[in-house]
Amino acid sequence: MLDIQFIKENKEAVKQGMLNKGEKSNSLVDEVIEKDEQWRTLVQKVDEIRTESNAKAKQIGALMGQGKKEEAQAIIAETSQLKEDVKELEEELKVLAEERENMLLKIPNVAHPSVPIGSKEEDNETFDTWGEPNKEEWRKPHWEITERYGWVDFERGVKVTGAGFPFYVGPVAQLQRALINYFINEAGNAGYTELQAPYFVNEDSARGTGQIPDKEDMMYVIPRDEFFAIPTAEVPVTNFHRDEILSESELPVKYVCYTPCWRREAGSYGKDVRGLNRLHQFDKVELVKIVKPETSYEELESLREHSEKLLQALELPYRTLLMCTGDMGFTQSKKYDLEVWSPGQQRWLEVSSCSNFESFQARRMQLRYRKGEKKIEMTHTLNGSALALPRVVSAILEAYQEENGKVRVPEVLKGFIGRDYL
RNA sequence: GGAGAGGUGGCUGAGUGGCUGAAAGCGCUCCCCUGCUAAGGGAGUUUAUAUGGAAACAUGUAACGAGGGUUCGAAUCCCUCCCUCUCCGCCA
Repeated sequence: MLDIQFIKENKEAVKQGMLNKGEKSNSLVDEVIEKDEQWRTLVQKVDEIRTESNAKAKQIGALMGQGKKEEAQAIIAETSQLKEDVKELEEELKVLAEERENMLLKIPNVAHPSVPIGSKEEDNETFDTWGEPNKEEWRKPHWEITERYGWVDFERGVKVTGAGFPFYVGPVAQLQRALINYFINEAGNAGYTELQAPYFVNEDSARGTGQIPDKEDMMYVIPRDEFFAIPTAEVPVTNFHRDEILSESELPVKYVCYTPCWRREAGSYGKDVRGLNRLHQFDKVELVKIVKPETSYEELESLREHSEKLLQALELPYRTLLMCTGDMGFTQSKKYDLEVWSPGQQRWLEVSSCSNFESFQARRMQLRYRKGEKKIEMTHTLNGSALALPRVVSAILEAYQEENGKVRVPEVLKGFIGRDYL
């Protein structure tokens, strides 16, 4: 969430920012400012009454100590009205504070000035392209390849769990594991600390990274134990330091974490969900950074470059999009998407999303650092996929297939797989 | 899952109704002393929030696992929940 102070000082920018992000109305900005004023007024009032009743309580204590019971009784009588007032006002205050908080949670992050303003996919800017998209017509989509060899078992996945929960069999399982290892190793070489995280999180964590209240329908819920299945490692890893004050010297904090990810993807259908394109469970290696505010945009660039280098090493053509305001989501201030070329489908597939959240997540989760001796400041948080597995697998299967049907192993993975063909 | 014990500041650990936002020790920071990598002395050392202030800071309020209750007044009493530890059971 945004800082109320920031909202007040940049009212028009925040309002415009909401419209840019595709919100239908921005009246919330005025409403929250008004609510905040009401809240402040009431805080003062309540504090005054509390001050008074604290003073009386102290007097009573003193008198009791001296054995002056009657005088004490007199003051106790005076406090009954105060007591009622406090109770009533505290109730009001609680409601106001909650309303104010809920409003704040519903105001999206404001995009960075470098972000193109727009509402549709077409408004995204192509930031960079690498490699030549292969247009050879004989290339088959990955689902034909995997079906021919029985490398991905969708049917049994349906039997065992449901649509979108496939089994990976033999060589593709092996390929996926190799990629995970490769990605983690590369991140390790780049100074990221490896983390293994819980796959379920509680409500506070989901709120911390912004899945709640904006996107709760994307997550699977385990109601009996009040857990959410993580939609990305971003959630547990960023929350790792929730409610902490880090020291300036430990920043930037950089983590790499491999996890499965679960997404309900309600309402998705059609060609998008064919094969491995869109699943309810998929694997991903995620990078998370916690940094000082003044460095967060440099850190975003290095994050993006790291992910791009992985695709380059795999020799997979890709393009990098700078997402427009309307296509980037509620919590981000700037986001790049990496899309790999899928030669069997003749289309781009998103395999990474690198975002800077500035202090938006940090404020929600009270993730701060001590600047210098005394000052406490919100950190900035970032994350990026490096990379999402199934679509990389698709791209590899399609790009490395030969006309005879065999699939080569990418050079950088040979050490993990131990042979030249899958 | 059963039985019991417990959750206090960066750590250890006092504190069973008012003088405790919290003793003491350790750690840490700054200063002083000391001619040497020892020792000693002094000061400081939770956070959130409101108000005032350019700021340093000052004042108020809140917080001793979380939430509720009793009371003029709660870290201290009561209730619910969460978590940790010990023993038993179960188990990869």
